[in-house]
Amino acid sequence: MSPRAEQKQQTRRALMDAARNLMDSGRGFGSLSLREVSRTAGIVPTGFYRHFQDMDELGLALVAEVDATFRSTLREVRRSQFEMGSIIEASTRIFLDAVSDNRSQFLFLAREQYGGSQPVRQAIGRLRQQITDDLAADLKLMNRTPHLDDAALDVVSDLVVKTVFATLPELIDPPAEGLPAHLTPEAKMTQQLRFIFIGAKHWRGLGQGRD
Amino acid sequence: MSPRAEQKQQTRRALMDAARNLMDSGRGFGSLSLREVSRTAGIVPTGFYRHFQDMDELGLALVAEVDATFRSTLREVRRSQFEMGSIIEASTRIFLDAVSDNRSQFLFLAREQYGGSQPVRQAIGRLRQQITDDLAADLKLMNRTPHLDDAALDVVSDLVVKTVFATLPELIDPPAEGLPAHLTPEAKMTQQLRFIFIGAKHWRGLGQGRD
DNA sequence: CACTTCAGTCAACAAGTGTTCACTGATTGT
DNA sequence: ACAATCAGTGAACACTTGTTGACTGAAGTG
Repeated sequence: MSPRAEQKQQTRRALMDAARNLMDSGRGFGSLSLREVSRTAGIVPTGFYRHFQDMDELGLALVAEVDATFRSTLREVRRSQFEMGSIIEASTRIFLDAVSDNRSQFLFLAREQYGGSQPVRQAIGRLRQQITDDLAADLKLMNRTPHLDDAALDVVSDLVVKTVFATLPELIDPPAEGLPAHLTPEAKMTQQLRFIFIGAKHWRGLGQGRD
Repeated sequence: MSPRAEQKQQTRRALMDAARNLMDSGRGFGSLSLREVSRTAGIVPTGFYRHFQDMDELGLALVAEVDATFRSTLREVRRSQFEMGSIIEASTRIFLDAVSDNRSQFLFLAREQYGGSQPVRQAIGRLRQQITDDLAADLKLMNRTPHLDDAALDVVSDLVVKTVFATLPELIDPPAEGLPAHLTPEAKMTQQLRFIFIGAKHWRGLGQGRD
């Protein structure tokens, strides 16, 4: 790439970093101003417009960014399925590593999944739906729960993705140190996913007794 | 109560309503300004200070408000447990009714659970933790899953509450009309909770085979 | 080499922000 | 009846905001 365009993308990244970093102190993306993001990125407010038309467009770029890292992580998870041992545990570990390696990206995802402006929230909704669909397709392919029809698999996938997305804030907020072993994020999330999959395995239709 | 204090609480409620209603269009609480909340409530900006020291204090009042309705709903749910039929289904229906009866309160809860300012988020965290603890105590008392130790019950409760909180946005965003029967919010949430409890019932410790 | 492109700058604007202070006037307690 | 209280007003402040238009000067192109 030409040095010119390279410098431009560097500034663009500076803007995205600035926005993500400004959210570290608990702010929502919607409460960030164009000026303070530009200031933090080290450029003058008007320079912002060379990269994004408005803050919403920056938000969509941030969604696209975390989308890419998320999908790359899921590819790695999928690759690990053919190895030995507990699939859930291995997948969880890979995922948690990805989260801590890209903390601010997942912080943005966690914070804005239900709090952001309409276009941002819709984009995150699509991202999440695609992940859910991919998971459902995978589960169908693995055929570990043949007694579940496609509709049930959709519901299970939705629950799994919901659990992962809803766990994100715990994984990010504190570095988490010195708490009981069964409450370490990895252990807790692993066990919760296990509950879900055990439930799926033993599901026998609607008439299987009192709940 | 004296007419004076009554009028004051009416204005206070107007401020809280204004804040909640302003969030209807997708805004986060953190992006609301003191002036526009006051304006919407029909008072002058300086009048705001007669009720709250700043926007954060308003936010905490909104948390307390939804806390009260949430707990009252859970009391009703607990009462219904002694009747016949599926506990999960009955509980879900009661909860969903409460959500649609107090839409804007739960909208605030859903939006700000991970997006709000630090004091608001912490208050919501405490609210959620108390609900989780109550549920764990209930499950222990019901003794339907005697093979689960206290730690496991904590993890199950956390998962259930996590699921309910993470489902809130779907329950609020659209009125939801004319979609497949197995995807109606009530049906989906019921089945997902069922998966979890079936998983808890069939949990046999860590060595129960591949996942 | 001239000449175009364009990332980032600078100055200026109308508008909105949080907070202050002194005020008004109906509701209070005495 | 009188004085005190206090919910809500109004004007003013110093500041930040988004967006405009004309600019500079280094990198790209012929």
